Amino acid sequence: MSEPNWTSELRQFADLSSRKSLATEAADTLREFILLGKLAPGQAVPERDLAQAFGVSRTPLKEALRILENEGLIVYSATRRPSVADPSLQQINDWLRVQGTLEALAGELVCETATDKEIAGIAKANTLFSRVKGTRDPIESFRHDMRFHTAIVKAANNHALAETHATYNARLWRVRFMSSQRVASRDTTFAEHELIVSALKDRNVAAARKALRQHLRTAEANIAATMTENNRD
Amino acid sequence: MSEPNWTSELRQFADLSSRKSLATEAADTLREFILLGKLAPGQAVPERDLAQAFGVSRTPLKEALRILENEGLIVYSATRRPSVADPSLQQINDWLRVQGTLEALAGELVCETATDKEIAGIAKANTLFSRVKGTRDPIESFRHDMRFHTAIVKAANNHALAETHATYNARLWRVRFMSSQRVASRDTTFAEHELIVSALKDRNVAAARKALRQHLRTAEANIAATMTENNRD
DNA sequence: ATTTGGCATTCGGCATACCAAATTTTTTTG
DNA sequence: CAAAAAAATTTGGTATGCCGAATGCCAAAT
Repeated sequence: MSEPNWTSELRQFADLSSRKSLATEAADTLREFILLGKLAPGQAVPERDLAQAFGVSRTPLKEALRILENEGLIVYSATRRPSVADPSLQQINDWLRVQGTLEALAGELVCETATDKEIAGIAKANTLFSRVKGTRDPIESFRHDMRFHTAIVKAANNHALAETHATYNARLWRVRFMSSQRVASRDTTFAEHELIVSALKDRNVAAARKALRQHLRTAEANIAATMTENNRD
Repeated sequence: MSEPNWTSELRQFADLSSRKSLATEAADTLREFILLGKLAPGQAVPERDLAQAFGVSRTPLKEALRILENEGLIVYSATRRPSVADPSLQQINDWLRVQGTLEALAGELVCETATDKEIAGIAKANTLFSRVKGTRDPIESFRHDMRFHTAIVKAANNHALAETHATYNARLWRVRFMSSQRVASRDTTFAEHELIVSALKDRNVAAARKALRQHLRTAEANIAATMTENNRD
């Protein structure tokens, strides 16, 4: 029953060195490849080929494909053949609508229950974003953008919400990243983030909803423009 | 490119008679068992035992467990041992909050884009519910209740939304079913459904949101009462 | 009586082999 | 030469065995 003081510290240390399974490792690597476009949308990804490429057997690799399937990055044909997802604009808008709603809920929960410290953390995430925006590695800049959104969801203190939001993030990562590289969008993004932050600081639910919704609309417009520029469907 | 008229019909037929994989069949059966409480929350479910019980090998059974894991019906311990989920009241409230938000979005989308026919279908689902409510098999009555909610989400015409909503439905099915058996709740449920229907018919987004939110609050209260009655955490 | 350490057993992760279905390639046929 | 048929090949689903890790049990120690 009694638990010595040092156990929690030890547990933390042990957590850091936790080994991942071959399946999750393969899933992580594959995800990276898909998001960075090293595997093209629509491309077939036979289990055997991938397994050989990773140097593992089909069993863990199949599991990796399953993981990426619920993230929406891998889709299965009617005859169960896996390929890299190639979502239509319609599909992406569906995803955006859901993600926007989830973030609106997060904003609401933050206003209701988050600590001032957590809200300060959100504000800081946007500061960090503004610092790297534009100048550096575009991927790093975009990662900071995403961190801002993730910080809001984390502060909402609803684990299921965070998980579901994460899967929508994964689906939308690639298209959002591509659209984030449109030069026009960077400063708008930062400004909209600031509006969100100030609404959260005021714990003004209505303002937060409105700001998050506006941010979603901007994202929709940017993505639609990016996709039509690249003459996709 | 040309596709004879009869192919779609044939495809439909093929779909109906399509054999499911052993994994999804096992998942379906297991889900039923869990939802009906034939497998108690918290109970360990070793792969080998289940595989033998189903008469299949561990490979498809492991897959079935994975399916139920993303539905939240199976959870894995830190050492990857699977057991039937036993969510806390806190956890359930988190889920309800997300599901409520998803349904609010569905209501909004229905107001914006659904056809009158689809809305009529929603209204009919509630009529069917009222017809069996109370008198018959409690499971059948509850199924009609769920169908009403599913009908709204379907009419929203956003596939991702429907999918995500379905997984939250699965997680919440058992606890919602148990709380639906509280006699007091049946008529309230029907009345609240009617409010939702009339808001949708008027395509009044604000009213729909309000009605769906109220319905969620009622559910929260009923579930909390049910769980404390059964002296759970 | 309680705790500790070793040991047998259980359990999940992974590799491999086989099969049936699906796909591609080749051959046949009109 | 084009369309259809058949053979060959690719591919995912499933069963099985092995291995290391986790668990439970019991005897020895405190």
